[in-house]
Amino acid sequence: MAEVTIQQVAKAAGVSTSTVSNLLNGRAHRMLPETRVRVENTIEQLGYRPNRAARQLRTGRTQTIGLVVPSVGNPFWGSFARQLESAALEEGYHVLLCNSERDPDRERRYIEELWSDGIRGVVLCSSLPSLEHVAPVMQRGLHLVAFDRAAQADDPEALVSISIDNAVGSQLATAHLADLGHRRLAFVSGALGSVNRKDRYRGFANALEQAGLSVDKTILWPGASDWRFGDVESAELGRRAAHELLSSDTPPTGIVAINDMCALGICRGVRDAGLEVGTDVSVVGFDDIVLADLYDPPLTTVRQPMTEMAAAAITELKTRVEAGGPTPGRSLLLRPELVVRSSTSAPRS
Amino acid sequence: MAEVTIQQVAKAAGVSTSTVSNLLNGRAHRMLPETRVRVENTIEQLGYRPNRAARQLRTGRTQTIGLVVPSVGNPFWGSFARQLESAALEEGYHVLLCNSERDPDRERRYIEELWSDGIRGVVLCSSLPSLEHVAPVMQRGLHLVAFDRAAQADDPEALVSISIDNAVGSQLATAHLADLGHRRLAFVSGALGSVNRKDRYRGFANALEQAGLSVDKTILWPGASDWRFGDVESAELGRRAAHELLSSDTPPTGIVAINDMCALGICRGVRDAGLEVGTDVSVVGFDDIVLADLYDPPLTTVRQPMTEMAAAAITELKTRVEAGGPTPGRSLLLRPELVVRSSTSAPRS
DNA sequence: GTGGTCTGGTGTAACGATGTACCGAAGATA
DNA sequence: TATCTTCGGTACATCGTTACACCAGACCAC
Repeated sequence: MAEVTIQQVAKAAGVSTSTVSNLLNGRAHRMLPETRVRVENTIEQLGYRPNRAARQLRTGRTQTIGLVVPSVGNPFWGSFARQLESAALEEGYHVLLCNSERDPDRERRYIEELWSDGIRGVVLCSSLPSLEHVAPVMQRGLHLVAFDRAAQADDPEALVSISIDNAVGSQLATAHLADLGHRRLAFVSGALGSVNRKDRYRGFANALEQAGLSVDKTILWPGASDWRFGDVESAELGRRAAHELLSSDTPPTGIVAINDMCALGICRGVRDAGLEVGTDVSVVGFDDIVLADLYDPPLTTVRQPMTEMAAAAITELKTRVEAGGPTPGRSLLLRPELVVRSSTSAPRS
Repeated sequence: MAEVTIQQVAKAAGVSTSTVSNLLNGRAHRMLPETRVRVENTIEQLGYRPNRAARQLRTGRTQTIGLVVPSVGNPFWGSFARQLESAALEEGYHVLLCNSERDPDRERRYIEELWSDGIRGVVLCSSLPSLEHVAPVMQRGLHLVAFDRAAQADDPEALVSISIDNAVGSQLATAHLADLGHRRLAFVSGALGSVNRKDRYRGFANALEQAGLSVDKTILWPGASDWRFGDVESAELGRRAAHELLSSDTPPTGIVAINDMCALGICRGVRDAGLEVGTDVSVVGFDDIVLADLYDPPLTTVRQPMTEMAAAAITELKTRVEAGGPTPGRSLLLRPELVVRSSTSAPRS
């Protein structure tokens, strides 16, 4: 039951704790090769593993980072969480999981709790437009990477943003529909609360303009203040939007969704209306979740380079946390990629 | 940058650290009400938060539990992770996330690492038939809850199992098809490596027997040794299985899938063959992931009472960890529920 | 022989919280 | 008056690790 301590190792190897500690902390050159081997063997034999709490107490450093997502139940975040944890493990870090449920207050409480747990690096996937609620903790020294949210002018200085260029993404999606010959396009989203959503809408509008089209068919869900975007709600929203759109006099032939879950809901709504996705109505999603390719028809969507982004998040966090002091923030804006599958095609003439 | 310590609080409040500690640890009755208020105010004003590492070092207890899942990228596990984290938070626990990627060795390494992190409670979602690889750590005092895997005779004594009755679940699914009039049924799975899968197959076979049918149409993927079950692979397997099944002389009219991802793949395969799901071929899944209801057609599937199971996992872990000593294991076998949607109907006559 | 540098170590004071053992004063008991 | 309790509170050793400060001996140069 009692764990092996560094003292026991030291005694068994006939050296001081300092020597064991030195070996453990990359100062092996300070001892004779034979001493080193002896200590290494002892560690192995006794099955010694350093106590993290003691180490953390002493050094003030943890090998744990925090991850705050709206909900890992959402396939997009689940997938990201997996990639991030993988990348973290490569660097010897563990990941503490927090689901904010899109509750700003809960988000803030999580961050503060993580801080008082001694965690100095957090990946925050916030849906809030402003990040000022975390500024105080950042000033105290918390290193924060905002994921899936482009940098904003009023962001805290030290903030690192990692995101795709959302405007470019939806511009790609929209242009794809326009190129196929669609002239009546709609954009389905909830309220444009997050930076992310605003950017995607902007891309949509830009593409329309470039194609010489008007924006009048845009559907933005009114977004009642008590409307919670859960995993399912987002799809339900898409479904309802589809119903509404398709019952108009001049229904759109192409629909750009704020994300894949929403797109899936739209597809369902299209079928409800007795129409076929990919032929009668083209739908394009965003995120390329696992199920986009699995769906029927396979969904045309905008892919985020997740693996790369997860790795970047860890790298940024690691270097900053290990440097210790305040480091100026910066932002990484990656290029999304349009994945054309079968949910889009030229409109019926 | 420097955090407020208990000493600073004590000094500012004009008491000893013991008094502050007493207040913090439920021994408030040992002081005058006015002292108590004074200390409470000081804590508030200084924004004091106890250092977890120090506390853990001293007491040997953590407020963190470990969660080991095959991959949170899989919607089923993502959803479970979310529920578990929620339940944990209610009880004041944090969750450390680990993706085993179905690698036994990785699974073992995670468990050991969690142990040496001072974590004494872990929820393990293992796909391995035997859990003997974790027995040594359990003997050292790790409390383990095995999720989604019924108890086995040779399990470590202290193990707690929380699972639905998988045999009953697939029996429900299979009987549903039989009741609808299907006579040629198939069961699609990868290799029956896990307890879980074996149980589900058993339920399928039982139901067939009860309905007076034979099992000859069972498809069990050969399961090459290097076949990795990832999030997507499982669907791909379903698709291939559907191709194979439907190209036979006497194709099945009803298919029971090992899980929803697999079922989705099967649906895709059915369509590849020019048939329609729900009319030509009935498909029933397992797990009721978010997308089952969203799919087209909405998938008939077997639901696991996740929220309840997550809460039970936390409760078990909490009581055991806080009791400290070894506690005899036990197992919880919940009843699954068949959710009938549109992917199943009577066979074409 | 004196001073300087290098090598291969060791001694020990922290890090911040906990909780047992103790303590003085006031009140109760006898 | 002497003894026992209770109350309100404090002193301090301890958890396991780290890393700064130090040290003895070998070697070298002048």
